[in-house]
Amino acid sequence: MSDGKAISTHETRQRIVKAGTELFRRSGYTGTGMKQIAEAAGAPFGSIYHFFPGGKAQLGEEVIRTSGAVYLGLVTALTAPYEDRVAATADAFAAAAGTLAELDFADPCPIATVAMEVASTNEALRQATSEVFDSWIEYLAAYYAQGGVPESAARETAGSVIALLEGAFMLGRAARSTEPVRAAGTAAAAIVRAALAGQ
Amino acid sequence: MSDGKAISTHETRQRIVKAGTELFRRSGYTGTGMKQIAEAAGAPFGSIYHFFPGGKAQLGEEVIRTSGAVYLGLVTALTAPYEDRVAATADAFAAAAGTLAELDFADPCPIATVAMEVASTNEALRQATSEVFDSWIEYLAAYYAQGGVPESAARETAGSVIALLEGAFMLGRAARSTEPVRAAGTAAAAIVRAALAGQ
DNA sequence: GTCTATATCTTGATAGAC
DNA sequence: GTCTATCAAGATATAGAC
Repeated sequence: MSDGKAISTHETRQRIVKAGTELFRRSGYTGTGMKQIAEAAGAPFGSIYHFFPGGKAQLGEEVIRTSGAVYLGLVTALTAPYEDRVAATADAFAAAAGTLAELDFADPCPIATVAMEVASTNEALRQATSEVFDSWIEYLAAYYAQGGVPESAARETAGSVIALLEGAFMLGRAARSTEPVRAAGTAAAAIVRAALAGQ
Repeated sequence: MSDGKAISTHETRQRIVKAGTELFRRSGYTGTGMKQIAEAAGAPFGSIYHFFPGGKAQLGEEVIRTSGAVYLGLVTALTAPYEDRVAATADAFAAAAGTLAELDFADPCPIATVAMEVASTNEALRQATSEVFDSWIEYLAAYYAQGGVPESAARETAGSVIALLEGAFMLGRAARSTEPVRAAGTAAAAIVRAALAGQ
């Protein structure tokens, strides 16, 4: 994305990326096989290596960056309409709780499980997840700053809200309950409120 | 633990559990091989199946429950001395940031990566992680309640603080930075402060 | 109980026919 | 470009000598 390189829109290729995204968020990176991805995509096994000569690592990186951009769009669409940053944050968490249940407790965040797996084992993929997280934090920081949070505190506030959401997804998946995400919504509102008050 | 069943204190067995704990927190459950664990434990491969006839799943479950109990002890020791719950929370996050760096950004939480991997793929292990998270939340909830947080809000507050910590570990590992954890400390203090004020 | 060798399966990846 | 067959290496797990 960052270098503006054109990405093929070939339909088979797109199905492979989509299948990879869905499987990675449920079974993780090491827990998902290339054959499994090919089957889920309805594509012959060889096609994966035709479109991704770099193999699993290349596919993994593209899944991370693509779904990261999609997710940024979702967060933007969900929060942008609100003038009240506290209400926007609380409602976003409520929506996230709904998504968690709809996915039958697969991870609503498409890169979280992979991020944990690769953080200490694959430098290229670790960097990709880091850049995606950063893009979300930067958007939210600007959003909060525009809403009245002091510039110096905006990034810390945004990072904490993202962390709270990711952690709540983790607890909610483990417990197969939306309760941790709903509770986190209350806490997120408190974080934003405190930041707006300048502590 | 919960059923009081005696656990062997055989030294080889202990080394296997310890090696599994260290490898799982860096490479995850599916990303770690049994041979790798045996080698790291300095134990012959066959010993793993001698002590864990249930194979990888049995070892995984014991690692989760054992390290969960150890971690509960750490959290207790870290927070119990404080009268001021806000200060206790802030200092615990500061300590966690230090641990993250000391581990060279392996996960300070020994079960988080595994929890994400197994949530949708292994029901027995998912339940084990859920019970461990719950034990932490229950301790913290009682701790906050005793410090003046209304009973009705104590569990939500505790869950949110744990979620915030876990999410901050995730972002910190991805970025190879302690900054997300330090920022989360400020936010966690705000959450506890708001709960003490009854919102 | 310790340790080695091996069975069986699955993985990521490649070669080559069509 | 599509698809199949196959590779070498890894996995989990087992058998059995000592």
